[in-house]
Amino acid sequence: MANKTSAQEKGYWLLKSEPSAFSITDLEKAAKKTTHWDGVRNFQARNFLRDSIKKGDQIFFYHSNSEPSAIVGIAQVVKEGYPDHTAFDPEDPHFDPKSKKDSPTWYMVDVQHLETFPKPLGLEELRHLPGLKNMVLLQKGSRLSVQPVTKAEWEIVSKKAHGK
DNA sequence: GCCAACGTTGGC
DNA sequence: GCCAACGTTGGC
Repeated sequence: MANKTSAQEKGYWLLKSEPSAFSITDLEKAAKKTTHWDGVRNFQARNFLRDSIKKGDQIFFYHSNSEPSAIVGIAQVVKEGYPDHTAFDPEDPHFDPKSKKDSPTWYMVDVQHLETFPKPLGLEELRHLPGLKNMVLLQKGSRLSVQPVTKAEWEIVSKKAHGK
């Protein structure tokens, strides 16, 4: 996807995780505050991970199935798309026998924690912010776990997170 | 290639 | 825990 026209132009994304599986606190406590974002098993999300997400891009960390479900902080991409090895491991819950090492189906990126918001921005609050009507996260039935965020959306959300 | 059945996601 | 929305699978 050509949403970037130059190497300088930073991309913005939103990644979902259930905090009971992996929370932003887990990311903060991880070695180098970094993790590989494994387990994505959806083709549209895979395409973003493999083709579009670049080193230095910024990430909203979103807690789904949470109380409340909310954007809880910011991370950055430190390694671009590479094969998700958990798909090769029969012991792994995300094992996929159709993904081969010489032509992997599934990809992941590495992300590093930058900031946890003092106060999470819940879904309800986001819905009431002007300018976010078209945000992928807020569309009805939207389940995509890796989503593009526009620069305008990024700025509205991060300003709100910092009390502006 | 259609579409019913099934499995998953995720808000509520 | 419920269930609507969505994605995938497989019979035909």
